[in-house]
Amino acid sequence: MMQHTDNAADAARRLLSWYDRHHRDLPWRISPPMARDGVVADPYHIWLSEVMLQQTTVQAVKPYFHKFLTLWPKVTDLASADTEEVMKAWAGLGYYARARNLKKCAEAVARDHGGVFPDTEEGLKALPGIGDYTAAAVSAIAFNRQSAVLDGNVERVISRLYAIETPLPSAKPEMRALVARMTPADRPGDFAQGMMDLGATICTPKRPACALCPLNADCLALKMADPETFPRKAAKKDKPLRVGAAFVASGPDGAVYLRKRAETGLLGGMTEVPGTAWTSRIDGDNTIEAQPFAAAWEPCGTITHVFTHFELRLSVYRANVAIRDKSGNGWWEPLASLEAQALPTVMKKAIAQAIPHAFKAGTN
DNA sequence: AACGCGGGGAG
DNA sequence: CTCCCAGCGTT
Repeated sequence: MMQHTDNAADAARRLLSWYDRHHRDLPWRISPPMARDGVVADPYHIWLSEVMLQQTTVQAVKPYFHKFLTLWPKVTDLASADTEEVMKAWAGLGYYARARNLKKCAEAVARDHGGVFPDTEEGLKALPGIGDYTAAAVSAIAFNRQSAVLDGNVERVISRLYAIETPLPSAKPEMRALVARMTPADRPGDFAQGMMDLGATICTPKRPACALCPLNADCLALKMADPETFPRKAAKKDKPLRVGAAFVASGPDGAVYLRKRAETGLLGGMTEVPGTAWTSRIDGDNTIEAQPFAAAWEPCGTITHVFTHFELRLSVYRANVAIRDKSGNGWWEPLASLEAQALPTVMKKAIAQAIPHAFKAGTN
């Protein structure tokens, strides 16, 4: 008589075997041979990488990961760092609330946990910036706990493996349960990383390489339909256009007038050049009012930038002033140190439009 | 449950 | 162009 085999457990074994042979080599990762010898990654490294990787590609994260570890080798170093320095180091990576929460989380770990990360999902999830995914990922990867890790990659793999018709995000609880059933007690961290590597390299959004997939024998989407049509997703809304004006002032020595944005909301806590509010239509009065001080402002073209939920078109104005105005809340930043400021990409674009030589190519 | 929140690479 | 990326916090 045929021995009954658990499909999920068998699939997990094949996934781990594939991971042993085809895993990616990443800066924060312990290689499978070492992991099997019981070597575990530094929770600080795993946490830092996971926060940076939220909605962000591996390639974009790598240089920032190295920069942060150089500046702040231990979580206690990050906890005692100046928040403004953290924002400067994060500039360009996006989703800046992550940087604010990163700092708060480091402070909480240092203050409330003696500088040691909690080793359970519940303990981790109580910290700022750590949600379902990151808590499970750190728990599994850094503490070898049997946590169900569900990110965008795993959602795609699971949705195809089980041909889940429920659209995202409604399908997440169902998917999480299936991942939990599949996650092995042995090497749960490598299993989680293997599922994510599979989603990133084989079970891709477009043209998945099903012939190379270790799970192709189990995949219902491959068997019944077109894997590429999974996961099902709710229709997304279109992006409105917003417009505004930005003012780039150069002092007699080339210094640029900057100011700080509000702590919360869009680009919260980051640095900017003065400008109008960003609205659905141009308001001439606003364009006058938003000037930080009286000067011979001259138009120098427009720049476009796409945010998550709207597209922005900024009219850029520049002025060369003989005397530094000191009446406002801003400051005059020397051209040489402009690159090191907490300037989001849209602001760098605006400054570069007014002062083409402001940023050297290849830096940062 | 829906929305706000960056930036960049792949196809 | 469109899609989507090791999602989280707020409402």
